[in-house]
Order: sequence, then C-alpha cells, then structure tokens
Amino acid sequence: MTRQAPTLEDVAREAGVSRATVSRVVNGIRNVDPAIQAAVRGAIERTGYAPNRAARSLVTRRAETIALVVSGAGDDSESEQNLFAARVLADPFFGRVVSGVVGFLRPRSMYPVLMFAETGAARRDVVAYLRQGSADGALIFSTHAGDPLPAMLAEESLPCVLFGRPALPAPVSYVDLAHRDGARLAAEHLLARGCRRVATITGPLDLPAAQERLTGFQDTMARHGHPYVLSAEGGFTADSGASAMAGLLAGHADIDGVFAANDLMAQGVCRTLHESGRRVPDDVAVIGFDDSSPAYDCRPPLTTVRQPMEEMAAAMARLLQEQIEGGRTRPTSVIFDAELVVRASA
Amino acid sequence: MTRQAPTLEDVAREAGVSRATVSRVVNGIRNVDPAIQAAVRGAIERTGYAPNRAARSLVTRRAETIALVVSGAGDDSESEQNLFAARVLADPFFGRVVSGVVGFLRPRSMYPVLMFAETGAARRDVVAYLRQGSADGALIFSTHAGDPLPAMLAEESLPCVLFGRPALPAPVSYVDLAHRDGARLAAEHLLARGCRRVATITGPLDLPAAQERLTGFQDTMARHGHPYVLSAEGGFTADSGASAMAGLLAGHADIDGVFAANDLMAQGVCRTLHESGRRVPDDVAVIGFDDSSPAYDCRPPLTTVRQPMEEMAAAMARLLQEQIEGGRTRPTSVIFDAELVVRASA
DNA sequence: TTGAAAGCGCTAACAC
DNA sequence: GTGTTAGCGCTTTCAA
Repeated sequence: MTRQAPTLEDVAREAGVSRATVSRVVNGIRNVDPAIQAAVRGAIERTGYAPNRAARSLVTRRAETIALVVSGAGDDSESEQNLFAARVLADPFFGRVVSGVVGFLRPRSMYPVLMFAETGAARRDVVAYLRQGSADGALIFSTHAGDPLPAMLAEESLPCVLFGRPALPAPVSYVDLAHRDGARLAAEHLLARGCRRVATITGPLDLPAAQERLTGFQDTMARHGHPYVLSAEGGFTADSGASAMAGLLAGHADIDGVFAANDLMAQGVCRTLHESGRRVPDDVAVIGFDDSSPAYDCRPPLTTVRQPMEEMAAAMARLLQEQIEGGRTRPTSVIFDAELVVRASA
Repeated sequence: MTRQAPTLEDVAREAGVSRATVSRVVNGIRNVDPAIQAAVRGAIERTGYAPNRAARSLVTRRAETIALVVSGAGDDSESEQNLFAARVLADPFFGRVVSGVVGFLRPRSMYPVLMFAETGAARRDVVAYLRQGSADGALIFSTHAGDPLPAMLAEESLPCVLFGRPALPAPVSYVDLAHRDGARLAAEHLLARGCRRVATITGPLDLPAAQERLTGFQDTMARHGHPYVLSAEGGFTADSGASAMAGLLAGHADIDGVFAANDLMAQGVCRTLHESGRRVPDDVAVIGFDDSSPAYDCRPPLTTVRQPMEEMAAAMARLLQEQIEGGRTRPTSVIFDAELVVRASA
C-alpha cells in the first residue's frame, strides 16, 4: 500500500465524467451511453480501480457478508473454545456443509465468516457482530440441544437460518431432513436382508434429529412385527459408537443388524464388530446415516442414509439471502428427503 | 431491523456530550472524565448502541478482517471448485489450522473469512477481495506446488503469510516446520526399534515439505549405514498410502518399517498391512507425520511426528497482523520444531 | 443520459 | 478533558 488506492474520483477524472457515472458503470446500471461506458471501463483499467467495500457498505447498509456459525451450549466458564473448533472441523459432516454454503455464495462473490460460539461470551460476540452490520445474517449449526443462540438472534430480529429444527423453540427459519423417513429406509433395508435381531445406536437424544431417527426406526420395526428394538445412546463420534456397540454385544451376542444414527458411529460399530471377530455384513449388517466421508472410508464401505448436505446448506444460504433482502418475513422451513445408499456393510 | 439502529449521534445526545467523546469511550481512549465515561456507558446501554463497522472501516482504513484461503493450482477450465472445498475440509489437518487461527483471532474479536481458490478466477477474486479492503490480509494454505497466488499477492503488495515455504519462489512471509529434523526423528526411531528393511511413502514431491521429509529420512538412514531407502510417492490421502504400500510390498515382502509422510497415508499403510496379514508394529512398524486425528483414530494408534499446527497457524496470524499494522516490512519466516509422538504403531 | 450534491456513521486533527 | 469540524469513498436522489 505504498501509493494511495485509486478512488471513484480518480477514475471519474481520468474518464472525464462524474463520480455518479462511474458508479453506475461499476454497478452495472443501465442508462449509460455505451461510449461513455467504454471510456469509464478504460479508465478503471488504467487506474487499477477497486471499489472500496466499507464506503459502499456504509451507504447500502449491506455488508454482503454472512456468518457461518457453529454453536454449542457451553457457558462462560468453559475455556475450551479452541478444542470446540477443532472437534467440529474434524467432523466430516462439516466439510459438506461448508462446501454447500460456499457453492452458493461464491457465484455471488461472497465468502462466509467462520465463527465458533461455544461459550456465552462467544455467542454475545456473534450477536454483536451482526448488530454492527459486519455480516448481514447468520447460518447456524447447533451442536447441542440447549443452544440459546437461535433465540438470541430471533430476539434481536437478526436474519438467520438454522440447520435443523431448533431444540429450544425459537421463531427462526430452518432447513431440515425428513429424519423419520430416512430411519424408515434403514429399517426396511435391514428387514429385507432378513435381520431378526436388530439394534440401533442413537445420537444424543436431546437433539431433535437424533430423536426422530430413533423414532422412525422404532416405528418401522414395530410396524413389521418388532415391537422392541435394542438401543444405546451415543455421542455422534466413532468412539461412542464403538463402545455403545460393545455394550450392546455384551448383553446380546446374537445381534445381526445395527442402525447407527450417523456414519462416524457406524464406523465405530464396525471396528468393535471386527474386533469381536464378527464379519460385516455377513454376521452383522450395519447401516449408517449422513453419507459423509467415513461412509466410504470405512471397511467395508457403509450402506447409509444419505443426507443431501450440500443442497441443504445451499438452501440455508438461499433462505438467508431472501430474508436479508426481503426484510422481515416470517420463519420458513425447508425439509429435504433422505435416500438410502447401498454399499457393502448391509 | 424495524427501527433504525442507534448511531453515535444518538448516544451523544442521550448522554449530553459530543460524538467525539462517545467515540473515545467506545474505543477505550483515555483522557475521558470517569463521570462522563459512566454517563456515556449508560447511554450506550439505554440506546442499545452498536458501532457501525463500515463507517469505522471507512475512516480507519482497516477491515479488521483477514482471509483464510486454501488455494490450489487449477486453471479456469476446472469447475470442481466445490469438490475442492469438500476435499480440503475433509483433511483433518485443516481443523487444527482453523483452530489455531481462530484461537489467535477470537481474543481480538476477529473472525476469518473462508475462501477457496482452486481456479484462476477464484484466485483473482481473492486478490480483488483484498484490494477492495474487504480483508486486511490473507493466510494462505497452498495445496499444490504450482500455486501462483503467493506471487500474485506479493506483486500487489497485499499482506499475506503462507503455511510452508512457497514452492514457486515469491517474496512473502511464511511459517514452516523443520521437516528434515522431523523425518530424522522418524528414521532414528525406526532404527532404534531394530528395523532393517525400511521404506518411506512420500507426499507429492513437488511440494517442498514432501521433498524435505524424504531427504531428511534418507539422509539419516544413510548416516546409519542404509544408503538406499525404498520409497514410493503418494498423494497425502489414505488411499494413496494404501496403494503405495501395496506396491512396495509386492516387490519387497520383507519390509519391517515404514515412514509415511503424513498420518492419512500412514493410516492407508496400516490398512494394507492388515489386509496382507501383517501385524503392526510386530511385523512392520509404521510412523506417520502431522499428529492429526487419523493418528489416534488409527488402529493401532500411530506413532507420528507431531507438527504443532495450532501454534503454527497462530504464528501465521500474528505475523500477518504485524505486517498489516507495520506497513511494508520485508518477508520473514518462522520455523517450528517437530516432535516425535510415540504411540503403538512403532 | 449525466452531473451536482447530500449524506451514510465514524474517527482524528485541531481548537478550546 | 471535551467539542468542532472535516473528511473517509461511495450511492442516490434530484435537477438539468
């Protein structure tokens, strides 16, 4: 930054027109004489002009930026903010989410600001960030049921869209999956394979998604003459899946089918099964959920219920954009369908 | 946003002082009478004032934002921009990087803007983004040797810091690891275990880091009487590690020690070894590099060369900050030490 | 179709 | 220690 960056004024002088005209050309507004338009473009080229974002934002009242926030439910005492970020990023789920968001934003020359909000202070920072106009809205990914952030944003009428129905009711828009149907697909597939003794490893049951996957699975099994389904609660991590499976196996050695509420846990399940000398899928069929990278990294590759994460994330961004542009509109929700992806594990 | 957001003016009126005074209080500048300070704080509280970022940036000429960019070396024809993002995020390496960056930024109330620059157009967008003042500088993580972005930024004197020495020489600051030393630690450990027939699986050899890990390993082996080391080039992915190992094994069934240039490949190596009926570490000892999540997710957990990623990423952010604040200073580099983490695989 | 001019909300001299 | 004032670079009426 040795020399001062050229401004609209400089370009105007160079092109022999007014600032307003240059502004019109830059913003692609019609009603500008083609000749002048060319002159202006030439001047922009020559001066190496780049519009100043802050100045534009000041008048348009738009940051043209959105925040991608991953929030937890910790309180201020917790100083593990960083571990939280690392843990979230380690979840393969996240890569697909970012990919979907970026896919929507990039064509619009926008880039997401990454925020992790595990503590109360961090959540207040998110609210402040939006109130300052640093971002026009937020895409929220809650990792815990007790997350107060959605309500905080709704309270201030700050534009936001959640991934998944909020566990704590709040008047906000969200994008979700038909979890029950997804679980049903898994149940039917296990049944069709001839599994007679099935179990499910659930996610944290205070999360609506985990609850619905369980319910959908149980209901379908019940409808097919299996009123009771073995189950154990996991934490959506591979280790939790592995130990939940070990626990189940200890009491029920004859399990021949398992539905894990996400791929990471299914991966853990496979590990435990393998260590106990059982073959997948011959001895025990395993189905995961999400269709994220562990699904195909797993040996054997996992049969899983696909959640169209990229599309869902893109839909969130679209909804947010509409909310930002349209001013106050009431909350909406978009529900996507799940799909069974059959690989080797079941 | 029903009612207009309160401005400095409103707070000033409410507190019965001038805008300047309110500004001083907000920015924590001394020389403000404690009583007035309290009055102003009260007014801020009552009005619910939040400073407008754009207005501030306009005058301070600081966005107080930095870009975290992951760049590749693709050209414009490539339309796989999204896959690129997903692939990068899937790499466990990335979570630690973000964690380190966020750890440095958060206390300063800053958040990184995430950008993926795999195509030429995307790289130009990164440059434009910085030139517009949307971000004050960039943290660059190149995934390919031919990445032209560093040079592009240097050309425009835009503040940036790279992760790793640039493969294409460019006058930019960077933070790196003493790769050679790290590889030496791995070699010595394998030797100390009594391995006689060792092999190494390298990363893409056009990357300086991969090259140095190989050189460091070979040199140490040579110094200990092993002038020739078997090697195969991988692509830093688990699959590439698995197949490189299979290839090596085909020609040399007696391999008893392997050094993989990253954990992901080491994981693939373990998989291949396991499938070939060999035990790790009894039949073959395996050492990885990075100490990222696959290292402890792997069975057995990997002995690996730890790269203090979080600290490195934080150092990058610090260097960038200095560069932004200090104006033009010449490129610097900071090199971190590697450390051997002994687990079960070797 | 183009230009003149009025701010957007804030900081930073400078004066008091 | 506090207020006054002049912009920062841009968009956007409003006239011409």
